[in-house]
Amino acid sequence: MIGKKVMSLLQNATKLNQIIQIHALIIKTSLDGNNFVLAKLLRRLFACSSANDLLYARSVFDEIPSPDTFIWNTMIRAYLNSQNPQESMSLFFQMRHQECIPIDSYSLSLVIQACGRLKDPGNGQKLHTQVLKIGLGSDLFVETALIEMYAKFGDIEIARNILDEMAHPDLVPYNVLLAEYVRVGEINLAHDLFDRMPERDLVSWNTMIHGHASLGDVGTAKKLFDRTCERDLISWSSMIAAYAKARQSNEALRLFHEMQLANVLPDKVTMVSVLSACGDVGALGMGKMIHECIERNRIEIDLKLGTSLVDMYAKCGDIDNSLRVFNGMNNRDVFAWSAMIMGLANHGFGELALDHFSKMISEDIKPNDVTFIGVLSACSHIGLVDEGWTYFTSMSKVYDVSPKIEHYGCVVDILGRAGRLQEAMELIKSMPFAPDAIVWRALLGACRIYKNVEIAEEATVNLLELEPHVDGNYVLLSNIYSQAKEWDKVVNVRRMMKNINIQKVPGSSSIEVDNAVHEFVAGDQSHPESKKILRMLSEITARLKANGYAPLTASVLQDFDEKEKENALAHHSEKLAIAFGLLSTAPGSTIRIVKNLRVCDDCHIAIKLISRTYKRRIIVRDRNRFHHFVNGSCSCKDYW
DNA sequence: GTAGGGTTAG
Repeated sequence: MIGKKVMSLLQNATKLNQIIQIHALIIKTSLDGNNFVLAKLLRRLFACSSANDLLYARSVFDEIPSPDTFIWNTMIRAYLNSQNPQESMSLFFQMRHQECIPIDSYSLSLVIQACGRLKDPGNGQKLHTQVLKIGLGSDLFVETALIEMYAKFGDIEIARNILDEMAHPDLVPYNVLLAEYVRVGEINLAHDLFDRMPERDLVSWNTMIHGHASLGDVGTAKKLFDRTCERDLISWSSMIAAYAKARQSNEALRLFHEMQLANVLPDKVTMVSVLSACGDVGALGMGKMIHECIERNRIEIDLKLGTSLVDMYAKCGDIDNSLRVFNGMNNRDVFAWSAMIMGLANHGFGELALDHFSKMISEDIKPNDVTFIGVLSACSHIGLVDEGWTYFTSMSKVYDVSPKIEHYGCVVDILGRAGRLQEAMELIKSMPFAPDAIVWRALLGACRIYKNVEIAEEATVNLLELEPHVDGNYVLLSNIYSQAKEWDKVVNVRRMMKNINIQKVPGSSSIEVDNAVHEFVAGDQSHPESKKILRMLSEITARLKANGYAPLTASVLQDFDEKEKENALAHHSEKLAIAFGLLSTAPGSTIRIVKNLRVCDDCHIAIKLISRTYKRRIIVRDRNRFHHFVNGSCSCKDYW
């Protein structure tokens, strides 16, 4: 009677604390010898709880006086599902030591899976032999587990043979092998198998979508996605993740919208990809909406979701919320720390970024190469040369992380920004990597700050050899010449660009107002409120001029007269976006702009003045970093 | 028992 009541209570329990109460009731009513009830309790526990609560389940398990095979298997599977195959295996061996508990084929299939995930061929082969000896060689679950195990060992041929020789395979072993082909990047073998499967279910289709996406082939992934007659949460999530990973972020967001129209509810895995797309395009409003949705639905913020929130807020210019989410996370791994350090560095909060690095080390989290990119960027953005060197040399000496070209790039940037151009050049020549365009451009950028034409020319020769068709490289060089008033050389650069037919990447700036993103390119008149915006812009220019602003016409590359140059500067995309922002947001509120290229010198000067004249905090994300313009000055201290 | 998610130089 009581047993029945407890079973029904368990059936309806959805929260961990409910289950804990029911557990107390079980003990009180002496039902704790009833393995049937206890197995139900454990299963509900796993269904309702997160991996962190596995400890509680384990304590329940440890208290069970005489657990049967079913209960052992339930516990072994729980560890397997929570990415702890080591504990699964060790429980299996404990179970085997107790002779009164029979091991069934399911126990074996679980431990075989654990061997695969642990890459333990020693035990794996022993188990395979044992399975054959006791005549379980043609058990469906065992064979499926063997396929997964051998594939994980890298013996995918053996896995394939097992599948081929199975008498009555269902879809699962096919899907397992399919996923393994995808995991090792064998998309052609996956396709062969997919084509000759007796039938395909959603798992098969979703695996193929992910398979193409993971190789960067979003086109084929989308074709498969469009061909599926039925789509579930995982199909949508896979496709959204594919776009997010390929940095086709607007497409990812569009598909997310479509998913909602199709009435498919997103889960935390979907949210991670959507947040990463938001971060990429700087869609703060959308990102915030997702965050609210997570809180409203009490979705657990795990490491990956937490990291993507931290990253999204930082990339959308809202470093306060980024820090808030980071501080609220209950544990943080190297990804979470690196995202936070990187975010702080990009916002120019170098000291805080380095504090976070120290804290990470004191919490025994081992930094990786990405962490050091954040640390070195932090040093470079605030001009810490000696500290930068110390971190750089500590990478391999103290933390066993070997520097990559990215790290040398950061150090070149650190030296260059500090004006130590000759040392930067020497480092480029002595580093154990062939210098890439990014390294040379970093040096060239430093030459622009320090007006060093000589080193600029040497950097340019190398840069143009690697990237002859990137307009930004010529723009940088031309700016250096015009600063040095070497006008004939400016003309020469212009001629070079004309001769080899440079493709110009148009500068564009976007601003989000009321959850809608408005994008502007230079001279843009396509916005519905274009007339108002242009009127606002001339008012802004007039007010700035009254405050001493003189347009930097020398940095205009086109062959215009003075008036035309001034006009071109005045209609740069960031100025249009800011004019629109001033018109359409509340007085005193922060204006956030996302630009695809770097801000030009003239715009940087103008935005500083706008922040003072119009009493607005203006946060601009450019290609490299954030600029916080407040009351006439910029957080980058004109050091960018 | 099988499928989807996070940090990366300028």
